[in-house]
Amino acid sequence: MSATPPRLCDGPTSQTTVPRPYHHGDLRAALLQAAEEELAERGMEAFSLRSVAKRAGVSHAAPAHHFGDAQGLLTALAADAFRQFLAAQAAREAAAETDPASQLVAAGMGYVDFAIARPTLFRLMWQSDRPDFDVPDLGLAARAAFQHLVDQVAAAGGRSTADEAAVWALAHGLADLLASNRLRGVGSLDPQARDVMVASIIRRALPGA
Amino acid sequence: MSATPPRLCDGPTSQTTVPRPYHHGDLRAALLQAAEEELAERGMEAFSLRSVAKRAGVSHAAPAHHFGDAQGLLTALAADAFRQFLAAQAAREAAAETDPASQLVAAGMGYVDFAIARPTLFRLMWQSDRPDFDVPDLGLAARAAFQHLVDQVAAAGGRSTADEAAVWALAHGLADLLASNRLRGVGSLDPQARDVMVASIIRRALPGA
DNA sequence: CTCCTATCTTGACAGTGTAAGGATATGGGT
DNA sequence: ACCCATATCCTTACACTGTCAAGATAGGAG
Repeated sequence: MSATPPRLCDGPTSQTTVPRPYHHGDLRAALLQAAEEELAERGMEAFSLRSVAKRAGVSHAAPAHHFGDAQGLLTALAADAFRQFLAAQAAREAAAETDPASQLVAAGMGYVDFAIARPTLFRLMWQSDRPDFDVPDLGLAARAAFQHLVDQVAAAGGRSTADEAAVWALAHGLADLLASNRLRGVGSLDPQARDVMVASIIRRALPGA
Repeated sequence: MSATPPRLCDGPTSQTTVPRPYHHGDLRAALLQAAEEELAERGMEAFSLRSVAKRAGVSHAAPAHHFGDAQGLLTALAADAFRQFLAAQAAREAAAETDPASQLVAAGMGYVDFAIARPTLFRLMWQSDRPDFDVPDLGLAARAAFQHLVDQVAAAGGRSTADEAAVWALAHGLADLLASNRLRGVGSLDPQARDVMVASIIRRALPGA
């Protein structure tokens, strides 16, 4: 899935330009992918609906039918991101010991994993006011994502608001600074060494430590 | 040679429109303040150079002479913000005990203070790609600001990269979540109770704890 | 076959950032 | 007193953006 998929060439390529089929087939998914690529390459500031449409090989107004406006596209992209974010935490938990403390540390590591692997989406989720969190699809996904960490804290024996805040803030701060590449001392480690250090840092916030 | 604009207050307030003097006097500072107000009221997404100029009562191209372009204005605003940010930490330190651990906790609380008091500037500093950190004025101010926390960690006995990362990540995560109003359990406390809780949370990351 | 609907295109409009050049004040030199 | 050099601010213009309105196109239901 590299370049624009020239699909459905019913008509023989008689035109000088590659004949673009009128109906894309799965434009919605293609636009979401193009949007993430645009964000990664050109940044949130330079993000433009028209660039996304051009990248998907489609007219500048085509996204409107699927997402309404630019905010709608970014809202849908952020909702998908929160679901992947939760999946990253679940992946760490599945590979960890089953005791509550280990599960909590694993969730935090998944939180950080996602921020390092998909910094563009992480910034869209937490550091942009363009997605509309009042849209149920995004609001529910977001609440589910960080409620998960709160639940893990409670399971690990956390009782106070301070316990929740400490774990969340530490995981979030690590993730944020790493996604922005501002923690060179940690971010430049190889993955294994980084895992060890991240785990040891997250453990500092554990309730009753 | 077009429709001559109503200008030039030779007579004192004789015109119906408020006579705008051709030379503002301190347009640069006025633009910085207007920019912060615009950001606070309408958000980073809706930020526009023209709106800032209109708020300062000046033509849409007047900012160019002082800041070059929109990025230049936001860069200058961010640089000022980092200096105020550092001042907030210094204020807390001056009011704290002089032992290294107390000074470190005080710095972290100043970090959080600023995020709560000026969330708009905090987000500009850490969550926007519009300021240009390659401009020396901003780059130096930013490095000085977070280097300060690292120095405090070392003074308090921190030896490892993990110590630095833990303290910075915890303070930054707290500040970020509070600036975005996502830690209701902490953010809704009265200032004194919040201070106590923030201090207790930051202490968890202290080296050797 | 006809018609309906979803999808995509084209064309238009207001608003934006920025560059180029003109207008205006301030102050220093004569 | 006059004149001009400079900094400051304005006007105009252009390319680009998001969004709306209306038309074109495909695929399927009847």
